[in-house]
Amino acid sequence: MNILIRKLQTIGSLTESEKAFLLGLPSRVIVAKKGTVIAADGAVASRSCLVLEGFAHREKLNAAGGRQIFSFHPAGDIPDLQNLHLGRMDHNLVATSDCRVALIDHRDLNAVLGQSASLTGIMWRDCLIDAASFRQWMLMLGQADAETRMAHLFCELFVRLRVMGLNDGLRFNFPATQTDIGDALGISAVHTNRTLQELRGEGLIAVDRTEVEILNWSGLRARAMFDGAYLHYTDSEEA
Amino acid sequence: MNILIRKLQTIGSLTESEKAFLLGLPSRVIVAKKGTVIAADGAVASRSCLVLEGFAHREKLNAAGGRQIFSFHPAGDIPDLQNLHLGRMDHNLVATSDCRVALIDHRDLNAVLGQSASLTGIMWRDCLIDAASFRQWMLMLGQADAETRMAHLFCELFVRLRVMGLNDGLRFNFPATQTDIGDALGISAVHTNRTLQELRGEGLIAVDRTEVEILNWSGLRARAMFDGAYLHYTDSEEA
DNA sequence: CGTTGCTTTGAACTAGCTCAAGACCTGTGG
DNA sequence: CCACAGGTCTTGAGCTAGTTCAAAGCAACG
Repeated sequence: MNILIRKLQTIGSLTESEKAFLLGLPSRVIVAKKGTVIAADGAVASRSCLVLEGFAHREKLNAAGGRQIFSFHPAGDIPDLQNLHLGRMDHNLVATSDCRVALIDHRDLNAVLGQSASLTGIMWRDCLIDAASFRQWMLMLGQADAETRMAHLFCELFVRLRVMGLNDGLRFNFPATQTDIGDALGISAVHTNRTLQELRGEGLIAVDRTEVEILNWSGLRARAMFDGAYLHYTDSEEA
Repeated sequence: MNILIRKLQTIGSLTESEKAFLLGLPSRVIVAKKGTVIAADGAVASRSCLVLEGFAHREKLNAAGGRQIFSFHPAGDIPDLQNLHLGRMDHNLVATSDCRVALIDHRDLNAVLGQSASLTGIMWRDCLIDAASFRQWMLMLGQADAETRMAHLFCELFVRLRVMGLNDGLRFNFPATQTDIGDALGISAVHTNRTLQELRGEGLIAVDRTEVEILNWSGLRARAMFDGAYLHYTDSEEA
């Protein structure tokens, strides 16, 4: 649960007793192979998943066969925390890479939240930041061209990984395929490939399989028109 | 506050004492002229707005001058409820038409929520449904063509208004301009006009200024591939 | 060392854009 | 009661970002 504590401390402050509550949260760790649906659209959910290792993503399929990826989730995220008050999935939670996940029962989580209104507020805040990211992404999907969107995705990933200490300088691991990236950006896999080449050609990023390296951070930010205020970190320097 | 009670009862159940708490919530009513920014991007917010009459919408502008509308809010909605735990706006809340709005201080709201964990859960749930709508909208923006998106927008509006009793049979008032609709759908105003004509031509809807009439509900649903499960109404028949 | 999944390239096509102009409302002041 | 102004809607026409289809290259893995 240390990774969860680290995550929550990026968006709020925890007292020692709140940390102790979280450390005492019962959970069961499972391993999900790449591509596994961890929580399926339509399923009733009585627990939520804390990502411990690897990446998960959330996606929804439409009747016409299209797939939209909403968000990518590294260690520390609880991508389906919303189930605590929705109870039924309205999209899929999928393992982007092989990953380790801790399952937390809502009964146990509610017991902990009942002990601290402040902790409840931080968890609620986490859900609200999730929604804020969706809004930012809607802005990109609706108003920005493919290259801007892609640059923005890499900016957001980098900032979120860095605040959690999951980066390696300007490098980080991102196990999504180009098809995945395209489905997040709302563009075809072919165009994803060409757009990636543009960013490479401008010397902004380098990608080698699942390793991403940012070659020109300020250039990438400018290309993406990235402003991380929507991530609502307590320490606004982070964005 | 009766309209708020009506709204919350569509997504959860309230006890008599919870209703009494809500009825006792202090608030100040203001009138906002069409186009007024009720809460501005970047502003620190210590209160939230309950729409009483008319429509509001949330939007964000990007550096390139693009505007994305995220959602439209009829009476009963608290479009900026997220400020309760975010504290700073990351987008604009704007009056779509002239409207009446009740301002609720977070101090007062927190005092009420402190009295009932169940009411807290329902408010939290409201924020989560907001996020679920964003996800559905991302799916549309990323994967559906203009006509499908527009049909979906009208389906969602109709269902949300109907559950609140704000419809008039298959007719309802929707005061957005075609430019507004275009900025919600992520298409140009010109294409909005042509797409609207397609829906009219297929006999699905009729629009006269701000009055919308659904001429063929099942046809419109089918055209939009609409499934309202993401709205998470307690009474799943509503969607 | 072949299979499988992922990436890259070419080329024809199309949904939606931009620009530009005209039509149509509705409120306002003379 | 008219005229004008400003916002909104509608239409035409050329253009472009991104699509689809199809095939080839490449890397990892059993």
